Amino acid sequence: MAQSDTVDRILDAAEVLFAERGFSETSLRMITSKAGVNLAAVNYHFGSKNALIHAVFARFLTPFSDTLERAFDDLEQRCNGKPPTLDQTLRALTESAVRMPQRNDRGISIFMRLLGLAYTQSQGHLRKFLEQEYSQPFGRFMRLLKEATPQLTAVDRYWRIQFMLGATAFTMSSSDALRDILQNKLGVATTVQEMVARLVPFLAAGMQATDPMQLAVSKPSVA
Amino acid sequence: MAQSDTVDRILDAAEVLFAERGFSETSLRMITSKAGVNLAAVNYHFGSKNALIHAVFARFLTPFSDTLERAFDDLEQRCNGKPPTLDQTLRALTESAVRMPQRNDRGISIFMRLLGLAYTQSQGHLRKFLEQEYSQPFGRFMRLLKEATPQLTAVDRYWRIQFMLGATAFTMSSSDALRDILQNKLGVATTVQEMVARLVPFLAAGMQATDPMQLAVSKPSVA
DNA sequence: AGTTGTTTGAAACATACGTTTGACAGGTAG
DNA sequence: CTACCTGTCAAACGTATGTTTCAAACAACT
Repeated sequence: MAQSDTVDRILDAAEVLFAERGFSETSLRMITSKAGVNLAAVNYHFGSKNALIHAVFARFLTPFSDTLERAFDDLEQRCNGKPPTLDQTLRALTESAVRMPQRNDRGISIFMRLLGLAYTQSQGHLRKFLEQEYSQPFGRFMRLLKEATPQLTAVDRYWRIQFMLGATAFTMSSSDALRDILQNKLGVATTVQEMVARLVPFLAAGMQATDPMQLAVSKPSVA
Repeated sequence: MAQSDTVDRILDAAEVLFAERGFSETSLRMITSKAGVNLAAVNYHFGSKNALIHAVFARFLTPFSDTLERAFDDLEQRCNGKPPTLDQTLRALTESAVRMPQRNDRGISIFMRLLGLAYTQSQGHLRKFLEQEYSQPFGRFMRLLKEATPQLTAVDRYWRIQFMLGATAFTMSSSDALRDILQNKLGVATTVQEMVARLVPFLAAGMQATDPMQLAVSKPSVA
């Protein structure tokens, strides 16, 4: 075969190492030696380390983006006319993520962790790449959120969406470690699906909390 | 003065650059040139780059830790006997953070961003340092959380605390960027204090959401 | 002043990084 | 067979990093 599996070996190794150690802390030499390929292969097949990072994200984000669009289509059709509820919208998102075809058990964890890193590590090129590549499903999700929370002001909604993103990205990005700790501390084994099932009500409740400024204004710091 | 201000110049520069770019992405040469000191000064005064990172955290985390302990003391005394509520506990934390003596306007932002990075960037040495240095106030906070949410199972509480940490750390770690976006998009200027005031009700509501494992269709209620 | 211990300074060190090079193998087509 | 494209390989390149060195400057004290 002309296109050997070198490209996939590199992507597999890179995705695991990036998830474990972050982008700057993972060298091309680590990746290529884990993949069992020559160092020059990365620059030959991808052009640069940044392009490899983009390729790692594109490989799982593009199918996920398609799955998500279809989930939103289904959801809006089921609601015919009426805007979907917040809970429905969140579930469409999380179930799309959890149901993505996984290469193995750790697939979903790596997926999550990478998403967390993408938001967290201030890699300018990555953010730019993701924004202009996946702006459509992201924008659609935002629109659904807006329609599901008409009671919120734009500013309130903005901040609460950030809080949601944070809780999600952070939990995802350390989901493995958190599950391990839980196993050791309380002797409870947890699946990623259960974790997500716990996350959604938390987010929905936070998103729909009573007016935050009411509390803040009525109690202006007792300095 | 024997001990010149070299140490403080380095800490000032390092704290700003770390907050802006992360740890790995900030070189000692950037720090020393911003501080206007010789490159060797870092290794002379601190020993290593990692030790400098620890010193940056210790400089604001130690006073914060003390302030927090006193805030908890006050709180428990005011409640004499009864365990403080979740809202009271969270406010004791956030108000201690916001009221820390700041060197300048950006002080609180940098403080927040660094805390976010500490959780986010998987620097093993940093996590170890923070754990063994500030385990006491952290443990006390966890104990207060437990007493404030007796209705939760240990597992539920564990996950929800992670969600809270995530929303907080993430928002903190990009608080500057998020405030800028809000300014540009909606023309609204926000202080860090307002941001925190919005965060607390979100966290409290999520923390007290109805049982996550039962299927909620819509309508999550808040306490 | 002279001595001692501390702090700075310019330069070098060893190492690791991303990237490039050029030689070489394998298959395909003319 | 020759010519050619594609992919692999070992080696090197240039640069940036954290750290070390050692002499000079400084401060404090007798």
